[in-house]
Amino acid sequence: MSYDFKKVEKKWQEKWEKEGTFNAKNDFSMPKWYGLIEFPYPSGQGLHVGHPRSYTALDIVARKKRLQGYNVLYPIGFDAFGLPAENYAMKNHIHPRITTENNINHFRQQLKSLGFSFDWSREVNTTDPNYYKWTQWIFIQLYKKGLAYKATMPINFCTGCKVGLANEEVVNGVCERCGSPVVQKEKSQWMLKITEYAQRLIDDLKDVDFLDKIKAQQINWIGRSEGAEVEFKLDNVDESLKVYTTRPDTIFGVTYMVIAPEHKLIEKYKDKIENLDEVNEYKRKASLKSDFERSELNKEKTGVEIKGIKVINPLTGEKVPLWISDYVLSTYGTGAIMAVPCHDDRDFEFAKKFNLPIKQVIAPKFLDEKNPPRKDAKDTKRHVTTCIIKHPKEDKFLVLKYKDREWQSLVMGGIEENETVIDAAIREMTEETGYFDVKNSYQINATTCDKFYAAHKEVNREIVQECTVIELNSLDKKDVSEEEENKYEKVWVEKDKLLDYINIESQKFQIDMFLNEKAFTELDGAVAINSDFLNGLSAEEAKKKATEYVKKEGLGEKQVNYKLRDWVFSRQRYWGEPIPMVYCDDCGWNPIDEKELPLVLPEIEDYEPGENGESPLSKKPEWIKTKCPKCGKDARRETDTMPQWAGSSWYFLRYMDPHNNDALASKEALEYWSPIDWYNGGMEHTTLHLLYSRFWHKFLYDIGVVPTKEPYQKRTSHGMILGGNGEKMSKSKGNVINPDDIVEEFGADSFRVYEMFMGPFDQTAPWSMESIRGCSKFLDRVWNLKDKVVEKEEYSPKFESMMHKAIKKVSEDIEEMKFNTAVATFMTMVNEFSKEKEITKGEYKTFLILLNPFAPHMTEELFKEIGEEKDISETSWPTYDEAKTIDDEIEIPIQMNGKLKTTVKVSKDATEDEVKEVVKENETVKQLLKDKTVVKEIYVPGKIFNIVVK
RNA sequence: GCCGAUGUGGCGAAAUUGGCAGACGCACAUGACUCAAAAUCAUGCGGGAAACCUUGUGGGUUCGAGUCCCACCAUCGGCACCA
Repeated sequence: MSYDFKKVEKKWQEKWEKEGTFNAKNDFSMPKWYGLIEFPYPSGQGLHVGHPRSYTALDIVARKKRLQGYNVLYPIGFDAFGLPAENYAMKNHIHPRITTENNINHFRQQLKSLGFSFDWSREVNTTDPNYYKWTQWIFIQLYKKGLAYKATMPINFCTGCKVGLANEEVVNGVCERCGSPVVQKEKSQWMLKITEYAQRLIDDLKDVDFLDKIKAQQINWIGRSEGAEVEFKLDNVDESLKVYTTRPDTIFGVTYMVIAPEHKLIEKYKDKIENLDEVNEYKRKASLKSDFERSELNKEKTGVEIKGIKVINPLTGEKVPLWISDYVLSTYGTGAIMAVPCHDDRDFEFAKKFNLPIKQVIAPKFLDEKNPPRKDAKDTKRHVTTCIIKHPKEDKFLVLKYKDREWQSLVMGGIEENETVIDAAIREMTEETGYFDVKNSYQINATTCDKFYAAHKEVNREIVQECTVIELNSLDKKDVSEEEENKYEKVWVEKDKLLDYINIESQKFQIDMFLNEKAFTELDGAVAINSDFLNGLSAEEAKKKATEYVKKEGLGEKQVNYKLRDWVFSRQRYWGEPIPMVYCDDCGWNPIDEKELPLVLPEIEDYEPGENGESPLSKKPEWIKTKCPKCGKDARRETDTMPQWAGSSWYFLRYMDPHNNDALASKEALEYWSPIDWYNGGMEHTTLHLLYSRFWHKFLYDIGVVPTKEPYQKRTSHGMILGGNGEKMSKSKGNVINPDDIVEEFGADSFRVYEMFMGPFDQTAPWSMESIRGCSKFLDRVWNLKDKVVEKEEYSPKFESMMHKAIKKVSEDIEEMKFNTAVATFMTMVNEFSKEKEITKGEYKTFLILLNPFAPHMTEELFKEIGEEKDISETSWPTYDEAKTIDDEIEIPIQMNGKLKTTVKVSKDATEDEVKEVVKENETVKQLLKDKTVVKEIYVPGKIFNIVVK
């Protein structure tokens, strides 16, 4: 009889549901395993094929762990607050609660049809007051510890919908829904101080097992940088400007200062500013720009000099101009910077545009690898200049090709005392080449530092090499000494060949700087120059020394900064958890009494936001009106709600004890189930959800609620499933695959096996209808094997090692997320079984148990077909004997000079001499060795035999 | 620009971590069954007539490199004026 997946899958799903087969046990003495997948947002579109990829993977692990004797918690729930339901309500006047409930029912049915072994008795729903009671409770604890505060922050405001938008809803500066421009609007918002945990969020990553790319992205997002805060005194005013810099080693190179348009200095010293109107106009324009315009549309730098205020460089005493520009962000550091155009790309661009001076204070250091400085030799210094000499008519430059050595070099020579660099350059040029008729000459910021051992003088040389550009007026010449004339050939090289022609590293650098004007930002192997007491120090040492100096002088100190900002926690929306805060004119903000939780979201008729983007709840005066929890006078409730990230920041704790009315979960449950052993989810949640939930967890740890510092011991990410055309699935592209259709056509087992087989779990993979058919065919062959089963519990000699190998391979693959190769192992086994007339019941049973986590319905049914009384879910995971995974006879490849020639068969415990004997007797080897001499023989036991011949 | 990943047959991909490149599947081809097709089963399937050549390109280390090192190219993902 052929396999009727519809009937069988339904049968087992009903049995599992009725019996609660997969519910976690409240037996805290058992070893536990807690697997978690990201609970879905129940959207109107239903389940996406991406969901089952993650759910199947951990379902496989969960099912295996249960068979291995663990008490497994594999829960599911719904993250049901959020925008789509609210938008739908605005349009169709259906309460979000109703749409949400319908969607959840649809999701639940879809998930059950795939046979996941979720513990449905622990299902949570973030919109359930019994759930969000605890979300609100956590918020109040945060408030009590000073981690929740109100601040005025700019939000994205859609001018069309009159509503605050999340960043994700702003696309190219306009509203995702209506296309109206989005502006920044100042709004008083609840904020959470995640920045207080920034360092711990980085440090504690070392204790958890997250994929490296996940750790890297988190660290990146937090964006720690080390530097110094330095005060620059203003000229003629008793005030200083504080800046943050990561390059205190470059303070000598500061040529101007910049403050952000929002910087308060302007308001404070407006009397001093000579061009106040101009400055205010710039400020006004900047404030009109959205963040998007500031960064994307406006790559070209803008700014205005603040005339009348000069800033004093604390290290040089030099007075430098102060500018206002929006390339400096008010929200990072101190909102002001010291500009070092020579060593910062942005400052360089700005200086070029406004013609501000550029001063080099860091130089690259070049070590001659063939002649490294010697410890026993004396250090000497030289000061030289190189000359980039331009042809009067053509776009060519002069290079000296030395006759006595391999140098192809610019004209160069020492700078004498009392001589300027340019004078020295022209003198050297004339001495070496005779040219003297100069049209133009100038020095460029391309000084280098060369260090090497000069053998002819037996000293170490340190050469500071400046770079001068000389444009010739004519090729008129003076006489050159014969010695100079014979030393080298003079070659005019075209501009674009110059870099390749020169063969001295430091000069290559100089030419690169000359041809492509840019900032020199390298730190590695760079040294300070033109920097007084820092001269000669490596950039790293200079950083340290400059910071020490500044600190000693009381001008600043070491400082760590983070890119991470505090979390804007309010939404001017209806469909979210009400923020449980009350404002009283006398007592200010206070949380409601915890006994009053949950603060239930009231019913409303009108979901539209107010004219100025107020929350829809602000139109419900009878709800707003309340008593001050502190003094009892009339007071009003907060009308903003929490963001969707709130409910998902702790849901995994509720699963541990979902029906508890006295705490978010009992101490015992938290102690037993924490931490989550394995959490899998999308890469898109790496920076927000993962960071937010880790932050809340750390806070809960600090106040003694949870027992672990980190919520998730292990975090992995699955790759996205693309449409058949290799593009992201989307309605508009018409490449969306509906899981229901797949289950209908092929059944849940085929669907599950295919999603695991399609490719490496953590990489994106395109959907293929042909391949799923292949998986379906594979399961049919598994089904048909039952007719070959003979009553015998042992493995037959033919299959013994294959069985042990397979148990090992599949067990390991599941732990390492290599589900695709586990499926390949099953397929290979079926191929082998199919070749035989009969297979033993023992072999088939082991095979079915191994396959069960992947294809749970069919394997359970087959277990019954072959007459087993127990369900697979009541049996245990097979074990293997390492010794039996090795074949008695092994094939050894024979290589000659590393190239495969033939193979020989030897016993698994053959000695090296025995193997050698077999190899020597091999006909192919004899033939090949005929006219060759054996130089060497390499035998890697059990692996390979390589003969090196001449 | 910065961070990360990936590059292997016509396609999705394997490769015990330095040891027989292409397991397994798809597609394709041939054969069996069939009046025929589908399904199923069997066989073949990187290139080349061969010696040999083949893991994005070019170097290197090694008896031996898809795997390690250096330089580059391409594609994808994330961040992006963060001083």
